[in-house]
Amino acid sequence: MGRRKLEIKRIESKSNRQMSFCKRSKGLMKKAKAISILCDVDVAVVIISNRGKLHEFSSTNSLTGILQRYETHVEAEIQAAEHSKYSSMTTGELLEETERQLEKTNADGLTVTDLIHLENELQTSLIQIRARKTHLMLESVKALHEKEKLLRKEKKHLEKNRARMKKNRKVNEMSDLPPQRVTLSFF
Amino acid sequence: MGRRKLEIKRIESKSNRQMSFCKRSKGLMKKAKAISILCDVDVAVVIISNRGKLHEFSSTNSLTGILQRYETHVEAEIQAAEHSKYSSMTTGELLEETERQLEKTNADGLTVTDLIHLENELQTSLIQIRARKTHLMLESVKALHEKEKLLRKEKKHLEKNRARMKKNRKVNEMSDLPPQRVTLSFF
DNA sequence: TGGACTATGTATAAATA
DNA sequence: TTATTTATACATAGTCC
Repeated sequence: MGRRKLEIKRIESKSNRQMSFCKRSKGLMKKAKAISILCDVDVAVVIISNRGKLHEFSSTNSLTGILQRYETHVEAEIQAAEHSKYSSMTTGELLEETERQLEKTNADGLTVTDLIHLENELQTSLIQIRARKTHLMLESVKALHEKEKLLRKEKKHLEKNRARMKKNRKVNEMSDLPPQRVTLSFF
Repeated sequence: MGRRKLEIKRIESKSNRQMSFCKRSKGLMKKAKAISILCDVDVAVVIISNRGKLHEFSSTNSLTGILQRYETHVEAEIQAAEHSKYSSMTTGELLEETERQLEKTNADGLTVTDLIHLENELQTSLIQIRARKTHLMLESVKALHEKEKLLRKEKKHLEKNRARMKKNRKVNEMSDLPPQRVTLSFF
């Protein structure tokens, strides 16, 4: 959308392509943000430039949340597809076949059942880890607050001490001076 | 971009919000496609509407490719940031280590940093596991499709055979009839 | 519900600094 | 390189059907 109409095909000039990417990726992220706010939806955008650099936008804190929901959707679709496409089989045939498929080991030696189990375990661990992390971070913050208080107190004391020492030094300097100098200094 | 300037905040009117979502999501996908072609980059967009419906665009055949590369990036960043004993572990070892770590609740050895790292590793494993699971389930579906085709063929054959047998039975019945009945039947 | 219209706001290609 | 400017193309909010 500039001085002239642009055909949608790879921009051959490297510098133009780079500039276009810079502008358009910003624009895309802005629009993604706008739709997420205006329409109250979750949006994730991932761009991987040809130099391998990653650019991302996510309406929530982390992409992973949205991506997990994407995975869930895919799984649901698969199940829906299974349901509709194989309605011609009898229930018995379908069950047998599904079980056979599920138990058939793959290259990793892990069945879908194994994977689901593993997934659950990982999920549980993740939740525990996150709870523990949050707890520790809260404690850290508390501890830091305490530390801060102590430091403030110390600082106050030090300032008081310094003020006192300064005063004392002045007095000492005066008393350390030779009498004649002291006398002179009075004139 | 319309008759008037629009403030970027949730559109309260439901119908307006819905219409805006429809237009803007189309626009977003179009722009995503444009940048992917013009600038020769991989782009993935996932939108989950508040009613839970999924909309997506991906410059490659499947989102998973881009998302895996996203995960790879995240992992690479983590590994670049801090070298850890965890990153070289398999999922199983990771789980074991996590459980071991969680058991010694009082130990001071487990810092927040450790926990964040563990969390990231678990997250990565979880995503890998889910991708693998999805992949396997897709394969199952494919296999079931093949099976369905075969079953349909068999069914067809069986129906043909049954039709032929029926016909043969009729012919036999006819030939069993007395000659005068047969003759009459022609008028 | 789903286009089609159109006035207006936005995005951006190219030029410039 | 990155920022600013300008001229245009593009997107879309409100509207009608």
